[in-house]
Amino acid sequence: MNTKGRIAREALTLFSEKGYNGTTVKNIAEAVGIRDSSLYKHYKSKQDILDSIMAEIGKRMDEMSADFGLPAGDYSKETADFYEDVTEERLVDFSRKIFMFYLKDDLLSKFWRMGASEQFRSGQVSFMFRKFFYEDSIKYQTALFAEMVNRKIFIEADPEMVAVKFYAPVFFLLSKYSGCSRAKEKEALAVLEKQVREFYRVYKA
Amino acid sequence: MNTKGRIAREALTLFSEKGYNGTTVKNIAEAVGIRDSSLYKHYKSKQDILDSIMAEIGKRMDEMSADFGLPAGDYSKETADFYEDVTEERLVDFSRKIFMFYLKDDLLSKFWRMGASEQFRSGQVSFMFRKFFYEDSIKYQTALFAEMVNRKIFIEADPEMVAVKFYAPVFFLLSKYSGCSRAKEKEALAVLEKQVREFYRVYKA
DNA sequence: GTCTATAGTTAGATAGAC
DNA sequence: GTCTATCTAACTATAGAC
Repeated sequence: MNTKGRIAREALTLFSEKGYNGTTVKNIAEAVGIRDSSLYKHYKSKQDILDSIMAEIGKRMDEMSADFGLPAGDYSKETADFYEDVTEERLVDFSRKIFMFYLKDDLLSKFWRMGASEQFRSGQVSFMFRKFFYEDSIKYQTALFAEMVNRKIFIEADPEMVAVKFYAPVFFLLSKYSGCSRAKEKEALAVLEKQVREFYRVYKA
Repeated sequence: MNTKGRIAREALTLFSEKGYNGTTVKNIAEAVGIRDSSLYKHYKSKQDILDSIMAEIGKRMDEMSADFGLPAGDYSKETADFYEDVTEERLVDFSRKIFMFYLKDDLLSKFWRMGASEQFRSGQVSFMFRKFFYEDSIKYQTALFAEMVNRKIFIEADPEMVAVKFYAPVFFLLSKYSGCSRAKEKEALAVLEKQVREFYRVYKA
């Protein structure tokens, strides 16, 4: 990987661990293995590094929409078709896949931790974190569950209420276990599975 | 209020808005209306201010345990007795009260935002945030629901699973709406009420 | 207990040699 | 594109007058 990319990579790692304010350009340069002054040949400021990272996070989120049809992506009939013959095992599998992606994807898991740290300030990090992990996620799943109620796959229920019921435990577990060890990760997956199985039991038609 | 108390108060406000690292002793002194050097007559360092705040947060949490029998407090039979003749309206009312307390209590709501910002670093803030809002909350409610299943108030179910089902939406809404405007607050309460009513519908005996 | 003054350090950023 | 050297500003903290 080229130096510019390595700077962004190390910077995001440090931002996710110590926050933007808690990280110095010297910290970043040290992690990369160069002097802090050299860093300014690649980026014009510390803020410029963050902006560059955020642009890439935005791209990765669009990719996610394409791969999973999830969240941020416009809700499409295609996605609901995927759920057409949903079984308990399929739902558990799919939930685990999404959960582990958020938890382990190098870019998104670090964005989660940086975003959680910045969510109550202003700026692009806070804006994107809130949009993606609060609003879009609920909006997307509300549309999805509405469709599944329509198709009689799920019982009659307020779709937004159901979306919160499904998503809130995922959000809670991501908050609690983001950046955790491998051992704790198994614990998280066990809790997640119970949640999803119970969800399916309650809302399947 | 005396100057020492006012320093702690303004410091917590700033820490909750800009984080510990993002706040300078000058910021704090300015908010209080004194020079930064004067601040050192009351506290020996910036860290000392934070330590003092955390001691108070600890005290407030113990008070909470006494007032609500909630979380951190040792689970007692008394608390379950409170739930003995639980109705849907009572549960909604009690949930709203707790939720609004976390959301509006000057000390705890600011601790939430500061803690959320610090949760992925080491130190006392992170330790207390994680202990209180992840572990203790779930532990307490697990014991509570176990007791309620025992007493046949709730249907047979894994108490920890039920605890996560109940608490995760509260946690999600607190994360999303902490520090929000009055108008948004009403939105949060409406969502919370739906969640609690549905919870009661699903798990009442 | 507040002030002015200042020490000592570190932050982000630039200049210019190689 | 990396380095050394340096600038300016900001930060935490202390000394000492009032």
